[in-house]
Amino acid sequence: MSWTDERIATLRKMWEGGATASEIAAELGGVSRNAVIGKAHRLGLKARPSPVKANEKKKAAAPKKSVTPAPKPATEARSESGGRGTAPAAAERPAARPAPAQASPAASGGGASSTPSQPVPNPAPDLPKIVSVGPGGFLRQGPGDQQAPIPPAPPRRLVPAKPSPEIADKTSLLDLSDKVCRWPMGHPGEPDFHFCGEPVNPGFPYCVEHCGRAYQAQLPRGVRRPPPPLPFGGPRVR
DNA sequence: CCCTGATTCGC
DNA sequence: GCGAATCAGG
Repeated sequence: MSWTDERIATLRKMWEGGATASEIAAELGGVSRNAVIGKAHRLGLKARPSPVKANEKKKAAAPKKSVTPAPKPATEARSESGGRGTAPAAAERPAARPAPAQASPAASGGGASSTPSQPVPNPAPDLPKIVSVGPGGFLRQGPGDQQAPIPPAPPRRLVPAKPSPEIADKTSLLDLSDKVCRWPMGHPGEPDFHFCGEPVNPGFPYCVEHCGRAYQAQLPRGVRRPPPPLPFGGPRVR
């Protein structure tokens, strides 16, 4: 599986949104958690609460893999991608993951989506920002923080090329704005993946219909909810 | 044990 | 560039 533009875009989005590498790998499919991390680093985006790097002092002795590997007990069988059946359901995470407010260095030179400054002041700068990853691996936002994640509306006419004629009239990742519904249709990486694109329910990132899907009232325990959410596009076929 | 991200290094 | 192997903290 290669890193297409779409897959990289999904990786970027989810990574910056605070999704774990495992979740991203599960969403993308065909790649391991390590691959996601490695790619993220190669893309220049990193800096995220790392359990290992939490307490870093100044400089530690570099543990290098020398040419003379120490005799290690044969504790092999590290299964990565196929081993543990980590639930791919990133959608129904009960607790939202706090997104660390980080200054993106934007190391990529030709990066098209560089957002150096935030023109719109955050109405509630003191409140902890809650960002969770919704179905399809895009960011689920609280109704309050509607600051434009994609501030400049991309010049539509200068888009280099349509990925495929199938989605020519559909809402692609580049077409997203805070005016259109961001509900994903299909799965990222699939040829006809697109977004809903209907006008949003004002104050929400989705249209009225998908707001009904995204924000569901908490029902008492034991109450059976007739249709299991069934995120979008149906179960993944893989 | 499980999870996490970081790093190294052979390919 | 890619990602498995490995490391290391929670």
